[in-house]
Amino acid sequence: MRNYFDGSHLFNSYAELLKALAHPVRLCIVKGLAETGECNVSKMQACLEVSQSTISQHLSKLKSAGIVTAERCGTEVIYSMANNKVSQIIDILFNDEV
Amino acid sequence: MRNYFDGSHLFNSYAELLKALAHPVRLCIVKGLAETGECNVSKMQACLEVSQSTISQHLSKLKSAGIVTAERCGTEVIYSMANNKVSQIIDILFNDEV
DNA sequence: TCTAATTATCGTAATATTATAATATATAGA
DNA sequence: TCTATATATTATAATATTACGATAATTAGA
Repeated sequence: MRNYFDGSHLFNSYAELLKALAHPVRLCIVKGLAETGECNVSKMQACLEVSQSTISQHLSKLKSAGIVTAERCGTEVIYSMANNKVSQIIDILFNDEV
Repeated sequence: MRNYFDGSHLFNSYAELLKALAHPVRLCIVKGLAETGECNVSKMQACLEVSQSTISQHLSKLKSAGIVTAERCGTEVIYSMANNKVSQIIDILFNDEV
């Protein structure tokens, strides 16, 4: 985006948040984290049929957006949810009847 | 996206929905519709400092995603919200304290 | 029918996103 | 230290998104 008058910083900020969430692989990762609490990268790979590099890059994007946090534990890195609004959005998308 | 194994069609579907919402101009339009109920294009233009063409293209994207509906009224076209999950997401983003 | 007002579409250039392959980094254990 | 395991980074090519200007389409009213 080049020429948008951002009178309200919130629109840009939330658009960034939604954009980070708006990919099937990332949505799957985030939904998994919302349900299980936390997960390392290897386990995610087992569920998602994408390469290690691709998953790592998606995780990087989620972390930059403040949606997840990472904690190293030995050779593994454990990711968990870090954004309450996103948790609520996941809930609306996947756990609502409406 | 080229090579993603979409075991669950839902991730693709919701990712599309979020992607349609994930732009500051579209987010602003949708928030406005969620608040006021409906709006024509001219009024939107008065609030958003982007060209008529650009707004029209954003509206087209929102309509394709099933987020809004359009109804012609004379020379004007009136848009309104058409997706309850998106209404809830807007509410979480803008009207929640958490 | 002619014109003005409103909205949509098309073509295009700039920019952003995506997946992949190759490589790098970090940690644990022999 | 050497090696295996786990994860991150980099470079790159393909594709998608974005905004703009020009133009088209639709409708109402003179």
